[in-house]
Amino acid sequence: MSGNAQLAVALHGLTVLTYLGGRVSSSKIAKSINTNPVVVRRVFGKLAESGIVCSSTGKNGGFALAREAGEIRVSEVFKALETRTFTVHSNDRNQACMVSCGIKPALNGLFAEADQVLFQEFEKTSLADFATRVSKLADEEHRAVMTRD
Amino acid sequence: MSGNAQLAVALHGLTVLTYLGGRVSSSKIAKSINTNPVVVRRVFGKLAESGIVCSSTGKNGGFALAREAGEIRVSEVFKALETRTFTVHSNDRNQACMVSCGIKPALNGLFAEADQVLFQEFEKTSLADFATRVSKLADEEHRAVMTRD
DNA sequence: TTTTCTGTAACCAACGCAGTTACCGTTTCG
DNA sequence: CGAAACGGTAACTGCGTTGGTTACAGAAAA
Repeated sequence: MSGNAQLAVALHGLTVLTYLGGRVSSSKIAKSINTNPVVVRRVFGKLAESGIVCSSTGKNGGFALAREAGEIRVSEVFKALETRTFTVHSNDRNQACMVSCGIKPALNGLFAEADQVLFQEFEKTSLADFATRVSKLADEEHRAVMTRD
Repeated sequence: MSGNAQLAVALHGLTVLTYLGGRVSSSKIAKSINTNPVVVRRVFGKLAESGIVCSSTGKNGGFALAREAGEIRVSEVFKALETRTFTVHSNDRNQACMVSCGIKPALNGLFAEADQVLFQEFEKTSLADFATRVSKLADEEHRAVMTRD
């Protein structure tokens, strides 16, 4: 449990939605991830705010993809979670030092570009693409288990 | 103070080294960052292991760039710190669920590609480039302070 | 009206990280 | 030689983030 696993949880849950189709309850999603339903609801709450999924309360409620899986990009999910990838140290600046005065805007610029590049990378992959990869790798995983002595 | 600020601390300290030249003590670097010398030594210890800086103990000791600032890339610094950008959730898999079985290798692949892209982005900038940016931004910062009413 | 959902608050435990103190070994310099 | 000035490291603290959990209110379907 180091770092932020919310993107992993989100993609896991969304892949479940992609495969099952229609409404799926947080409890069902949680069983696949092996976690608590509230954890799923926390993450999927953000996804709902960003229009990636729809939620409905009440009996037979749950979450559903707001669009087709081919129309949802990993970059959207990434952005929805507002994962902080880099952090600028929050120490006060030493006014006697030139470096100390210019470092923060410089770091902010560098990190902003890096975030932009990450976003572009994630833009390449749709949820449908990712789900396909998951199933292929699940097959390989399964075969590996079968042939193990 | 959320996330990992070690990359920020490293780049800050390295920029100080670039400007001052020669050996600089952890105590002096720490004053620019406004932090404790041990924090600097922890980060610079990793940089020394990766051959980015040299350290020498004893009187008049300290840290110095191992190469010219133009020959050191931010990507090297990034790699030296082994900052974990993304995390795969560590929950056990639900063997009854196909998604649960294939998700981890799929996420590992996705995140590895993302890390690769980040590395390539950081490869574009040398320490000398970065230091130049810092000084320009320090000037602007200074001017902003001067004209403030 | 009962059941089954989400939404949310509240709390706990685990973890990572910055900060700090302290001490050892090493190197320079008087 | 001995004092002074370094880095390396261990140990401890405090704080913030996060995941897990329980509990409960409100909503919707049966």
